[in-house]
Amino acid sequence: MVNREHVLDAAERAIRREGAGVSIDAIAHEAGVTKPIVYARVGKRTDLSDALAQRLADRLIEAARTAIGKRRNPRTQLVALIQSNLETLAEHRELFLFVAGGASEDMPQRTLSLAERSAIPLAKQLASWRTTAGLDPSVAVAWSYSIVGLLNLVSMWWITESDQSAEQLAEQVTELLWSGLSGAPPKLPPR
Amino acid sequence: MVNREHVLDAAERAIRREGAGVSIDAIAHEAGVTKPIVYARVGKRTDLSDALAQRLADRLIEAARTAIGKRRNPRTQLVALIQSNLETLAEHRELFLFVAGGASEDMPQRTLSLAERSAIPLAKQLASWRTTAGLDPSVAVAWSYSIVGLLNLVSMWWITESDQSAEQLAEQVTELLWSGLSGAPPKLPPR
DNA sequence: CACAGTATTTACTGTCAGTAAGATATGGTC
DNA sequence: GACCATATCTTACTGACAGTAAATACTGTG
Repeated sequence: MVNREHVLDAAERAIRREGAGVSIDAIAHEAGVTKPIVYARVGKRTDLSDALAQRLADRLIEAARTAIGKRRNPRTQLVALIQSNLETLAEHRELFLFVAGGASEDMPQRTLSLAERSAIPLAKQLASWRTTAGLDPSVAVAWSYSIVGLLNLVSMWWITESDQSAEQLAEQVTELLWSGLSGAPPKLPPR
Repeated sequence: MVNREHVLDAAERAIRREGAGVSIDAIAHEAGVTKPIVYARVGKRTDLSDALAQRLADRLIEAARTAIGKRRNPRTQLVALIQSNLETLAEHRELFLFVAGGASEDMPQRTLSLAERSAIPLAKQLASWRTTAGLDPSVAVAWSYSIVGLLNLVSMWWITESDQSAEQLAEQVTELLWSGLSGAPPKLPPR
């Protein structure tokens, strides 16, 4: 039986093999069916992208949960979160590019699709932590999109252009997210 | 005379009118020429995207310079930088989507194209500030991509889904970038 | 005016997303 | 087992578009 999950699995394999520009025909072939079956199961290309974005977001969250799991120091937990994000996206490089890259039409839904599937759960956590800490939780959504956007671009850059280790990069990014810029400039001169 | 700049101007108008999915034919028509002229002047779609990414990055940098210009307090300067980024990208919404969205092939070059044209100049500044402050400048590149990624996604989200004011959002994001997360969680529980 | 060289357009190719219409299988009914 | 109804799959098509090659108009020069 060729159900929706089967097609999505095949799509992931096809993307891994042929890259983000893979055709629907290639995905159908990988699934052992023909194109209209793919359309019947998952809809058009943007729907496929959404479904795979959800899968990727789930993996990111699961990886983060596992990585954080044992740690107790909050800053160390942040390092682990960032590093797991880097490594998970590197592992699913082509899938990441597929869901992030989408077509020029139906932007910005493509870019936001993956982002909000990570950002919305993160926002819930952040809001809850801040409430517990007696802090204003209203920044949670903005901060979540901030963190997700940061992680997405840093990961993209690291995957393709940087050669430093995930550990070192995670430590650097943690330093920014944990302590902020306030320590850095004596005075920000005009650029 | 129909030179390269003329074609790029026309491309911007066509993108503003028809959105990020605009065809090369439409751009050629807007420029008052035919398609092969566009190809002769600017190359293929990815080259066009690169050229327009450079223009957009230049505008972002210029707007930031102007916004920062008068301020003297570093934190206030950061608020101004973020707000000018939000407003500039909102003003050039479709152009932003065009250069950010690219095709699924030649990813991740498309996403990185706009980003690095903003991040590389920013990294130079950051490195110089930190050196002046007696701090380690080696984080500059990673921090620049971090900040640019953060701004890109927050802007995308704000443009399409958020209804709060640019001022308020800029203040929230500044709080994160300036002071970091360290104040927030009493202890990060496992997610 | 003829001609060489260049700029420009027309017209084509190949690819691909998405779909409609036709073919084939499935299963129930007498 | 013959027949029909319904669901499922495939073939074959349409339309749009990126990119290019071949044909055409235009320019100055002897």
